[in-house]
Amino acid sequence: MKYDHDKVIENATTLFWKRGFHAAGMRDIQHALDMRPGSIYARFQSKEGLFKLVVERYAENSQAKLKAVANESSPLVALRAFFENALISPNEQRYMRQCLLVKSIAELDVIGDIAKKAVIDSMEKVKGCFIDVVNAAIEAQELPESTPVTLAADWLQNQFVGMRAFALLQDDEAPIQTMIDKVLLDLKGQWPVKTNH
Amino acid sequence: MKYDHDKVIENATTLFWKRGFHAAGMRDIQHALDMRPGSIYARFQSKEGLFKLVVERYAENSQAKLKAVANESSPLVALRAFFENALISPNEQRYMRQCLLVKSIAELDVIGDIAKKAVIDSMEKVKGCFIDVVNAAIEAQELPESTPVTLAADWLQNQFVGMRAFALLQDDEAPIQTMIDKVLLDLKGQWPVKTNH
DNA sequence: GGTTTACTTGAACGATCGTTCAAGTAATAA
DNA sequence: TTATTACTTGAACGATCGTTCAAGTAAACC
Repeated sequence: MKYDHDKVIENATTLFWKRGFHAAGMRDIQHALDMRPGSIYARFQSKEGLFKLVVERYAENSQAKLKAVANESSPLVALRAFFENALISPNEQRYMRQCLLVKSIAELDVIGDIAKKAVIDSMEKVKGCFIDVVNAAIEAQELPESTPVTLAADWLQNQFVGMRAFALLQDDEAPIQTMIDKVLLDLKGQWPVKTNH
Repeated sequence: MKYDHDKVIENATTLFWKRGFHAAGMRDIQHALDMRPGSIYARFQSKEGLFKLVVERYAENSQAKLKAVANESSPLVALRAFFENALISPNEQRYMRQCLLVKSIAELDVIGDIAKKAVIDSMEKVKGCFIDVVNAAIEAQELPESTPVTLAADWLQNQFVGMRAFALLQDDEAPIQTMIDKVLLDLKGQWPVKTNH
């Protein structure tokens, strides 16, 4: 049987997503990938090398989803669907509610420099996609021209981070929906003017 | 020399805050606490037992701070100061920008049941304090009577979580200040009405 | 002063960690 | 058919993990 790279990375993603970098042991990885240590090291150099690939693929996936949101005729409606999809998942996939990138940020100082760089770079790239979404929403006249684009993008990413931690602990769907409603209200709401604090 | 419990827990807190539960090894702990393994186990039963105490003390500290915020004559001004204090710290204490509770949520499935319970319970208690803050702000007429209290408290905690991840990656103070401004605007802004989604 | 009690010490335990590598396998090239 | 290449295997390595415990220390009590 041929080696299926996509499937292997996907399995690794699931494991790291559930357990985090440190708690996912090489033996767990060997089992999840159905590969022996030698093969894993021949292909990925190290546990950290594998993790780097996982993070990058995860971020690419998020970017693709956000680009799709930006290309919808109603970006804000699509954004809501994006949020719902990420925040509401059946119980057996609850681990997915936590953003793998955010989870990795919690481990940032203990995952090695290569992985750390991959995480930070990925966060930056995803933020770029949030900028596209905000711009698209302005273009579609769903947001006022005056919306401060980069600020709103940072802010949106924040909201996403906060809500994912929130959703992880919530049993019911309703509070999550309400929180999404609030985000969409605030997105259209007032923005602070820059001052010298 | 006498055993100083507060100091020991404080040192343990610093270590877990910097490294997380898993990456903080028993030898790191022994060094940080200046205690030998036997003493540590006699006093705390296990690494998890120590972590539980750390989480609980951390949460009590957060609660005390929020209670103080609620008791100020201007709760919202105090709330801003609370945010600034938590989100802006000198570079050598950058690890403190991340909330220890949120960091622990990322490890929730791999820290054991006792520690897990301590983290979730602590989150709940802190949320209770956010409710007090919102109520106090209403009482002080800084927020409208119509503010949905429990929703606003959940939301505030969310904002706190999101911003702490944000602040961790920010080099400058200004974007953090702007984000705090936005939170205080949104707090006074519109709230979603409950609907059936 | 002797006994009890509370606490501390650090060597050592078995388990598991990430990683290596000599040996084996299967497909391709010559 | 043989040689070369690409890839896989799994036993084993040294390091570190969380934890235990017999022995030691020091203060408290009778």
